[in-house]
Amino acid sequence: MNKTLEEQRRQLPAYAVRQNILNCIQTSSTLILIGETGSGKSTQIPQFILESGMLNKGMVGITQPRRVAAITLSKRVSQEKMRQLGDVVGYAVRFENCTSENTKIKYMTEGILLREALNDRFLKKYQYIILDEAHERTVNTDVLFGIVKSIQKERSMFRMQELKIIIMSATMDVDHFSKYFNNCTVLYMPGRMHQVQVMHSKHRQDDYMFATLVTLFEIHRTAPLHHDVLVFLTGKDEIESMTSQIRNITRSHDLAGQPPLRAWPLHSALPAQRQLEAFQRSGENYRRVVVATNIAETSITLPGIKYVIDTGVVKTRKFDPITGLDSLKVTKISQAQAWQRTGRAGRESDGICYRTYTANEYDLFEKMTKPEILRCNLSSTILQLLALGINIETFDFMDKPPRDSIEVAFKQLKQLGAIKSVQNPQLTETGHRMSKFPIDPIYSKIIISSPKFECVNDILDLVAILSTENVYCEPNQNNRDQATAQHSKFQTRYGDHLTLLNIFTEYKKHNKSKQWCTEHFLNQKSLQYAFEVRQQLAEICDNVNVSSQADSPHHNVDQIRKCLITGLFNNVAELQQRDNHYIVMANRQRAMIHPSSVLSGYHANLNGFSSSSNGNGIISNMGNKLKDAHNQKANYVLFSEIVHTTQVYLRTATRIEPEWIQEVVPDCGYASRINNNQL
DNA sequence: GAGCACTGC
Repeated sequence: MNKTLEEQRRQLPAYAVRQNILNCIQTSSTLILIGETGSGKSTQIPQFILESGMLNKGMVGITQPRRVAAITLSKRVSQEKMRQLGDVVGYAVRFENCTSENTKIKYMTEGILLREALNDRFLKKYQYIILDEAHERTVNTDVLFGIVKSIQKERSMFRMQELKIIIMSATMDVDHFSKYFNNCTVLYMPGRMHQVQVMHSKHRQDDYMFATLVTLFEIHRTAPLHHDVLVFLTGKDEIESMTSQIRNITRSHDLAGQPPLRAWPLHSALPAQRQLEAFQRSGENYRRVVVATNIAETSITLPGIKYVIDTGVVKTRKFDPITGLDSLKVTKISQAQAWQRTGRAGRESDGICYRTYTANEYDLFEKMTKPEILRCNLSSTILQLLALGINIETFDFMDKPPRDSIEVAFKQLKQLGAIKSVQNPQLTETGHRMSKFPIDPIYSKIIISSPKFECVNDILDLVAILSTENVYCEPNQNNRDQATAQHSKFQTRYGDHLTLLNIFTEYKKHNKSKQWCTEHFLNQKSLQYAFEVRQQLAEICDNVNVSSQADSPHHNVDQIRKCLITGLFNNVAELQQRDNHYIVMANRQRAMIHPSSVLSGYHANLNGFSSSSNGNGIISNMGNKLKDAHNQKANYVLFSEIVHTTQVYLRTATRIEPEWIQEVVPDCGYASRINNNQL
């Protein structure tokens, strides 16, 4: 058993260049290592360092963009070393630290290393830091680039132990990377394990859904039984439409002599159980086709895939600093992404990738995916950098974010009271406390304000549940009404925030029961995650003196909503009676309330519980006296998110009273405008 | 009438 593990190790491409790699690591302080999936770089390089005796003090730290990867890699490597997980080889991710004094190789998420840097300015624990999957260019990867580079320099300046940096990546813009790391050595490792043949469409396709269907049934007609197919589409709607079309075609056409074709959807909104169904083959005599979003590009690896159909599109989120608007739009993938998708056909054996776009179109794709740091809201990242004592103006970004993004982030941090001024972005006392929370500054501000509103516990519940997505379970077609009925039990006319708070409160009251979740069509995994976030936030509260001692013994819905305004004051919108649209007060942006919101008007059937706010129980609808007034659309709402999809939508919205703005944030810039318009 | 994917000692 162990012998085979060792044999497997020796067969990896990384093993063949072992000595070469070690020589390079020894002679250079920074090394870029390029190797494709299957080369064994993530599991082998840390072991090579350990076995070579080059590790004399400290650890090898190796970062991953995703939790699951950090955990599975450390499991694999501890097996290969024949040691218990958490001994010589361990991992650390949010909520879980599986390391010990003996740990020499530590796998972790990028976020963990960033948080560690906050408490250990020079990351003294580490002699080697390996940043893996660097080509993905997540915000955290980019921030870590700058941080480890500067720590390396400082450690050498102060004559501390040298920090060795290894950047590992699949394909990437080598020149750009090497230049940034002072023209360091670049080492290429032998290619992937299996061949994938790429077939481009001969002609331009107007309808990639149709092209996908044609390609799929051609594969189905000709390929051997167990050759499964993976299709990349952009979102839930497309995936549902595709799987139902596949079912209809297989049902209505005579596919005599062919094995059945079964389609499985795969996207993040599905509960864990249904994601597993797509992963596992449940029988022998059919062909499986998995229709997925880009979740199957990196996060989930499906076994048995021989064919990939790549539509060349993806849904991406982009932040516009001028309008403050997030947009979620279908865009063309990059060439690097196309190859990532192609590789999914060659995980276990040779495969084929069909691209429903022409070779010409491919040539016009961007070479690399734009780094996330260039297209996201930076307030959280900048608060963290400031807490590290970093000057943003001089920070050595590999790709510097746009001026507007940085300015908008400073402005927001100033408004939240986290920095002294935009010109002098020094952290205030509040800013220091805010930076301790691993959440968006808007919400850390709300938590810090909560003792004043005597609702610390409710706010912690609320922030915890807001940090998870997909609280509601996707019902099937046949139990949609049932799910709606169950969900409506939690709804209140106050809006979505207090509805979510109800769900979380009830979840805890029912001892986090799995069965209770199933009965109420709620996602147990998400609620459990929220529970753990809640615990973590409460611990941090203790450390930064946010005390719940003064908390009101009952839910005080007005105080909770006022407290939310202390962070979300820029997210307040006013109803335009004229056309039933909302206008965001801070920037005059026109928007609609998202149809999924309790306040959208599509949820007329708000049952609630019978009495009004009853002790620590569920927050129900308002008393009958007020009820009629509140059946109308809310005149003022506060929202968590504004996203441009098919329209500009406010998501997760709560009804507020206009006079609260003057009371809570008199300096917000639009308070007077509200008062003048009132009554 | 409708949400890509990640992450945080």
